Amino acid sequence: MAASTQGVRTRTASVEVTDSLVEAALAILEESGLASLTVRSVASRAGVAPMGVYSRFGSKDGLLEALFVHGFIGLETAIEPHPSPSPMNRLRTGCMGYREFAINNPQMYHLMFEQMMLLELSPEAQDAAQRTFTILIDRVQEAMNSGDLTSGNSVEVAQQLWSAMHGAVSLEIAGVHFAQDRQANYASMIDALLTGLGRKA
Amino acid sequence: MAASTQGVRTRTASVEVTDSLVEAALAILEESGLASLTVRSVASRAGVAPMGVYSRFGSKDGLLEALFVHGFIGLETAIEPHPSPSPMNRLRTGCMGYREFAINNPQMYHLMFEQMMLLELSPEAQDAAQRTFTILIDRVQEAMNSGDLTSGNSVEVAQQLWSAMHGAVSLEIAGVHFAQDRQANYASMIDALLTGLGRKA
DNA sequence: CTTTCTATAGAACGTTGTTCTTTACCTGTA
DNA sequence: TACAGGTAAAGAACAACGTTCTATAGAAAG
Repeated sequence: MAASTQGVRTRTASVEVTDSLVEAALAILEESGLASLTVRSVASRAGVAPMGVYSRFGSKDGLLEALFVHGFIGLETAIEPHPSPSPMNRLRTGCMGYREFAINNPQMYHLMFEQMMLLELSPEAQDAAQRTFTILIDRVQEAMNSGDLTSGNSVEVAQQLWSAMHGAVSLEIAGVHFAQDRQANYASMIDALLTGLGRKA
Repeated sequence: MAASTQGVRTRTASVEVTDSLVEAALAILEESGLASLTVRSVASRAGVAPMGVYSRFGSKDGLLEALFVHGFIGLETAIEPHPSPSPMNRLRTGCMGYREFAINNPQMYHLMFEQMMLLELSPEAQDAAQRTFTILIDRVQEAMNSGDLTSGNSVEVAQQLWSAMHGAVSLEIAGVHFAQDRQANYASMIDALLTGLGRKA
């Protein structure tokens, strides 16, 4: 019946508007920073009234949460790039990918962890973040299983790695960096930490 | 004569108002968080008009910068607590003090590094932050000089330590922690990093 | 074609950072 | 002691923000 066809059309159009709002927000975030990301600016860029943000996301925080999820999907992709025969190499490559994502998307990275601090996130958003951390835990566990890394509590080791990565890129994004070659110094930190954690390979 | 007395009184009172504004801001930050720290709320708590913030600090950012400096003075104190015969032990104790400060002053810690990211700070404020980092560099250099730590670039090593500390406490403050004993896991991370960096003692 | 409902555009409200205007007080001088 | 001059503060006012309300246009169903 017509209802279903047009119902789908309406729903599709609605989804398109939702997507265009997210895209507009991403563009503004990238180009002008979080301070310029206002409900009015996003709605205007997407070609709708400010009310559109509220009908689809509930609030500005809802829109930010959508960006948060978008960001963590990107981070998830960044930390598991190339399959590798060596679990330790795969872990190390993932750590380097983490930095690359943050340096290439500094505003997004900042927003992701800012939201984590300030908002209480929906279960869906928490899942997105959790999934990323789980990948890191899995990489650590694989390295332990293969003997590349001394066996131990993979969650705690992953937390330590994440802490070091997050701190390094946060300071670098904030402009607080004193090493000449920042990527090399990041790699040195990761290597030192992995060595101290019992790297064998 | 009355003029000089009152002249002094006026100037003293002015400093007192400045201090009371900072104190009011610190109290609001601690009790209600950064979102509640508005020009009006601070001025009201200090018993002056909002204009007082602008005549003394130029802008809200100026007030935040005063808090920033206040915070770094506290952090500076926290990372150099006890003299110790062993340079490595002193370095390690300083790292633990860093976490304690952050955990005890989470809102302040967040504000300090948030400002670093968003504002361009005055030379005075940059000095306050630089001084703190310099202490860490000195501790690393001492450990290298004494042979407790393999000699190398103390600035780069200090940057790596700072990255790890900052990331760990940032995630912990944000509520992203999966280890059972968070302080112990923090210590494990520091120890692993120091070992990987070439600890000998 | 008519009716009903949904969702949108645009005005409006409260709060924010900031600025402006007026007023009151302190300072220095006959 | 009385008066002119300058400084700083109080409170209103402004622009922009997040959010809400209201009226209307356009699609869906009979």
